[in-house]
Amino acid sequence: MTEQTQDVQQEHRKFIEDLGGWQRSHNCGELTLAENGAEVCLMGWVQYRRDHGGLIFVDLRDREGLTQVVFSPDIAPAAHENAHILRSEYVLAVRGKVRPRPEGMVNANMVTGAIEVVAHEWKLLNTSKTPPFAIEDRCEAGENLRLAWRYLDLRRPRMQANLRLRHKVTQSVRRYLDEGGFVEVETPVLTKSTPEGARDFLVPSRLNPGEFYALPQSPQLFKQLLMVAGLDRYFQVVRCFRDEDLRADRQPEFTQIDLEMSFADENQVMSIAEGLMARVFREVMDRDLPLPFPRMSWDEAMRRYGVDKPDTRFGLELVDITDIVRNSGFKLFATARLVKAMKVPGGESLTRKEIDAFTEFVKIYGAQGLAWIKIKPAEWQSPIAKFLSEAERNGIAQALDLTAGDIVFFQAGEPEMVNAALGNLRVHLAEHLDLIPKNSFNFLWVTDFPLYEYDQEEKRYVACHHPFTAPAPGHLELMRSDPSRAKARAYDMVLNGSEVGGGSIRIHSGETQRRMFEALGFTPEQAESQFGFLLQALEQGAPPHGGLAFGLDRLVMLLAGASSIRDVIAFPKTQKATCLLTEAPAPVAARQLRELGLRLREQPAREPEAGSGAKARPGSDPVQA
RNA sequence: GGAGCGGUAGUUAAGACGGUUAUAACGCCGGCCUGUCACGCCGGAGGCCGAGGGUUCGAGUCCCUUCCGCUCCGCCA
Repeated sequence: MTEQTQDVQQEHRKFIEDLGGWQRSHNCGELTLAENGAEVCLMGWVQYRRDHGGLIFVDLRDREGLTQVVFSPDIAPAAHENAHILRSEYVLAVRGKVRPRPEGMVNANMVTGAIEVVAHEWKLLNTSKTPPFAIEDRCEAGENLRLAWRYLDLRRPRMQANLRLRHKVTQSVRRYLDEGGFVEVETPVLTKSTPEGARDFLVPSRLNPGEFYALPQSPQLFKQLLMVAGLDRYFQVVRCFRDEDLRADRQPEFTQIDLEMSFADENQVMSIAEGLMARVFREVMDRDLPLPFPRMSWDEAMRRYGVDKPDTRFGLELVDITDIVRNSGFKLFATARLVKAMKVPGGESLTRKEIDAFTEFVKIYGAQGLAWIKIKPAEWQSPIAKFLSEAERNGIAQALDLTAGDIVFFQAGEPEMVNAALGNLRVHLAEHLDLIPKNSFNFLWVTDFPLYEYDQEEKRYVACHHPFTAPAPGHLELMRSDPSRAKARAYDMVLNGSEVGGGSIRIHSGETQRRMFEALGFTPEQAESQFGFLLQALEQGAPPHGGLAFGLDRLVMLLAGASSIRDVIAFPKTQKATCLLTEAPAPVAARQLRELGLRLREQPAREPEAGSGAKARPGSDPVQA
């Protein structure tokens, strides 16, 4: 802040008082004409100050809303005189009387707009430095500033609404699962690192030098052990950790609604999960969800949408035309393992510039280019139409039900690339053309996932879901003979094109679990050393069981209409997994490392700072001179 | 590991072809104002143009390096 600002605020601090027994009578969002004439006491922050010299208006804010407080020299001269010092975000307590606003002065945009509180006396509970950004929803401060001053960011009504929405969701979840006989059990945060899956966060052990705990990627094995223990139905709202790169919908620590049930098949698990969503939507969103949710096999999802989490709020489905162009003179099509087309009705009006942008878009997914055909009344306008025979053109027209005004996009090549490119282009186009209905929540189950996918880097099969997922009935032999064809008893819940939950029926036979590890390339000894406790447990009367986990952050993000899960997490991390508020991670003292039996191979980039002094945050003083 | 966008006053942005004193709005400080509500009017302060190096008579602008934020690919059983 400027010298002047600092002096002013410093001067004002002399007027700070204690609560002195004052108690709030109401919050700042509830007073209406019903309280007309009442003596009230409000406490909160100064949102806006409108000082007319004669009259002073202050909008007082707490988490419930805004109330206009009037300081008038005619009614309380002392209170009015002192109120000139008020500034943004000063904290006050106000005692006064509720009165209707004068004729024509009602503010219809405010819940409390019919009344105002005339201050009789007030206390300054605290001053505030000028905030680095305005505490209001329309404020568009950069994300780095918002994260560095997160507690101020969280003062904004929208962020408070997000956190309270999240609270309502978890409360609703707890009620529903409790009523369903699910027992909330806490599982360890310091646990064992396991191969497979994401990179672990590791925690060194002081008592066992050279050894490490891992933070759980999920409580998967513990919840299975709870089933073996006979808990029957378990749930947990639980923090999980994965040391992978971040995205708008991925944080290194995130929260799952984790549940598991014994003596249940996939239909029962899915039914419980649907009921849970219906309950949340009823209680939190005031909406009724039609049950059951539609189901779609993984094969069908990939075929029609190119992705395993299709957004079915709009059309633009993909059509496989590989067979139609198998013998085409157009070598790109004829030699490709997969050729798919996507029709955009009315897309003929897309400009060359737009198509070029889409071409750049699909290159992200490894596409070389993007073939297209505009269907004109008399002809096909396209760089590739001349390569297609009459029969091929007829075949394509029929397969896609083409009419004049359409545009068709093509992708040919390896199936993974073709599906990824067109599947993602499909969503991109829908956003570009505004085809996605607003305020619609489209749930869908994707089922019958492959049990394995081939990992090119490791040259082996890895579990598509996780290594504890049961194979589909009759697919036990395929685990050895042809892993690529084995299907899993796994299911994902998809909401508006986002995976919000996923689960499976688990392997509850030690023998099958051993066979799974074998298929993943583990020697029996490796399986024993890594997962011996699980194998043992499965041989001690493990009941059939299965479950599922919801990504709470992602779910709340969708309910809140937020574009990043950071907006529904109180203290999120940046894309580099740092916390701009606390400046974690940070170097530690040499002594701490010694105690843990650790030595750094390289000098730390920065030394640990002594004490807990001021942070070197950009603009430690909000209004820096 | 890779691709793209961004970093200029407290904030959000303009300035980009290299050329006077780097703009604007909001915010901040001071003054005036008794019905405002994102109050209004008048005046003022506020900048190492993310950092470092280079080219040049001259760099916010061109080149190189680097740091930070965001989006995405890979990765995320």
